[in-house]
Amino acid sequence: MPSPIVVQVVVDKPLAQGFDYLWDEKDLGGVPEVGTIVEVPFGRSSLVGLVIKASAYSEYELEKLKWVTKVAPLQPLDPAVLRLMNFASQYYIHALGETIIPTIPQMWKKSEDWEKIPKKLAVNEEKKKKKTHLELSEGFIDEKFLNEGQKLALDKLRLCQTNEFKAILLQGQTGSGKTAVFLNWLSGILQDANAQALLLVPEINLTPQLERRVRAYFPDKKLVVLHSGVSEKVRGIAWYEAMTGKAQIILGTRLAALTPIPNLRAIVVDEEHDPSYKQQDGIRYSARDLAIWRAHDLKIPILLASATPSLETWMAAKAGRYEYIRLDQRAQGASLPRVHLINTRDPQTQFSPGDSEKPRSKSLITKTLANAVSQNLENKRQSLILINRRGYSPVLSCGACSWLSRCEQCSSYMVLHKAGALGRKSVLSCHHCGLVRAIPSHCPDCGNADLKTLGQGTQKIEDSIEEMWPEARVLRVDTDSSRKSKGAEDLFQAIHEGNVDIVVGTQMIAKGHDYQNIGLVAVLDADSRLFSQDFRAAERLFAQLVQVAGRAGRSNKDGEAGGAIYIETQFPEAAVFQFLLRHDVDGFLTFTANERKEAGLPPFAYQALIHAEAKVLDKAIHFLNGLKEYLKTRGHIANGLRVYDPVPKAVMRVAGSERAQLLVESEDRKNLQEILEVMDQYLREISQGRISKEGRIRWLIERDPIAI
DNA sequence: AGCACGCCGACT
DNA sequence: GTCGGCGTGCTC
Repeated sequence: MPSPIVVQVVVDKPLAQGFDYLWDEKDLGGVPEVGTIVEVPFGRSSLVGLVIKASAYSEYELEKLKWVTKVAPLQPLDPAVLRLMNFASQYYIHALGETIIPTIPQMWKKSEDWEKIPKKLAVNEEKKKKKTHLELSEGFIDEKFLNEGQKLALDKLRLCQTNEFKAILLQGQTGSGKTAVFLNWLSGILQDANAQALLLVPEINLTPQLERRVRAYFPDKKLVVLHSGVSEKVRGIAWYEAMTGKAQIILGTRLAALTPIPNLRAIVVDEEHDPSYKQQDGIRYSARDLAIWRAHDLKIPILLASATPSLETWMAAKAGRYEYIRLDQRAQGASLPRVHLINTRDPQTQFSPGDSEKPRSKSLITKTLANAVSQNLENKRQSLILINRRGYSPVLSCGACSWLSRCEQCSSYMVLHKAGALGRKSVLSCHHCGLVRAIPSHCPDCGNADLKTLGQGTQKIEDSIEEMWPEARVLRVDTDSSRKSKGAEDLFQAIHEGNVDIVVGTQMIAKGHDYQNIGLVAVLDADSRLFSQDFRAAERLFAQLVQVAGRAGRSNKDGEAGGAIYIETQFPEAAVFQFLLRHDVDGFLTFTANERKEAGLPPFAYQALIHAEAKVLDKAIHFLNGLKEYLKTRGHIANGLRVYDPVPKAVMRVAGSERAQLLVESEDRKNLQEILEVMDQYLREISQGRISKEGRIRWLIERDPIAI
């Protein structure tokens, strides 16, 4: 009897272990290889999994082993990406199968269709040949047309070795031409025909502009785009082309960070500070951090670009751990926008009862801002007005009693949406659970017919603007309006073509778009993001304000002065605003670093959150207290490790379940890793999957949370 | 996670 | 008498 071939397979289940199967060489056509996608019987069904080990032995009883039933028509995932997956699984305390399998596109997980794949790929090849190359060379800037600063930055970049790990921070103001610098850098690295490069961006679905621009730089390279907006079929092929080395440039959002790229030679993370690099469900990884690990593992350079670097990255650059390249000259010579802080507590900024332009209803738009917008209209330039609240009004209230439009399922309020946004009728909608309710005609508590709106969202501001500037062409851009008009692209197009005078919208309008004729940007609700329980609120607000400010006066055609940004606030003396006033990014980061150091917060400490979700809050808290107690009695709380008390989450109740969290903190990364492993092991013991046996608490460990 | 097995209450 | 509640255990 010859010795059997045994393979260990991981599947997409919250099970820490792998499962052993027998491998029939004749039936499956060859010997097994680590990284192969296979179909295996599992329980009474069958699953697609990944081979992580091949040997002649099994810890399990041999006679109980089942056979691998099918092999995907695909080469194995390369060892480097498996190392990355392994690291991610350990670091983020997530089962290996649950880490790997979700990164494989659906096309390769439908084992019943595996036979058809070779034909599909052939058809795709044919189609490509027929397609003629008619690509626009939009935004291409040849090296010789770079400005002095850009040339200098590029020279410095090229001094970096390409065969060893190097993290490089490229810090430069919006409009300083960072993109042109790193694309020229990449084109050098990609001169090797086999080389592949990974370019990560925060939200590409909002920026097809960038895709066109990258294409323009690499007309004869194969580019694939990977993000959640790409259809399953296209994504399956793009992923295949990346993992087989056929594609040289992989452009994508955070999910692209986990794509197998066997000949990866360089990584760029654009807008490296952007919070959307952090995955917020399933395995809660940071694509930026994984990209850095990947570059380190592969001994290749990684470039992190931002106008407002994250504190982590900036400090690493300051300390010399990262190469630090600055780019402070605005590319087309456009000047920095003027920053105006409007103190809303100052009566002079407000409309007085006698003012003729005063809007009928109370509006967040102050007199000072209104005058600036009028002036900007006269100058025939566009205005962007930002308010980070969708809908008409964030809450409906009763004028006679204390009734408020609370959500039945969540501990939050239902937002009033006027007709047209979410449907043909006006409704109340919960932004946390999606519940939609008709607007009551009378107060449900006291029967009073006089229901009032409290606060203002994009819709209401849109109304005020239409009232205040009846001749102006007004456009609202938020997830509601872009859903209605099949994607935001049409809306952005309208802005680009100059068919709009005033744009009202959420943060969405500020992301990555190069508008040409914005003379004024206004931020109406800055304070709401200034005082948040989250210690990173100010850092995020600062980055957003710098970003939106960058939208103003990007180009200065006819030698016109750049634009202006107006921020309405009750606290103009706050540090965030003061540093913004002086365009002092480094000052702000220095200030923030000192604050964090004194408080012992990241990046001076490492954190993890244990989330718990139950029917009632008490159970979730009790569960977390139990966990803390376990750690204490086992003597695990030592060496500068801090385990806080469990607390209810900011939005405690969502869709009928109540949530709490436990914060764990340590100055030592290894220390934190150890305790998380202890916790994971303990929690697994008392749970089935991710739900505790006693009390049915759903739990999750999150490493490096970005919001507490 | 899913899913079957298994042991106790209100229904045709 | 049975349908079905969800507690418990298993998946190679």
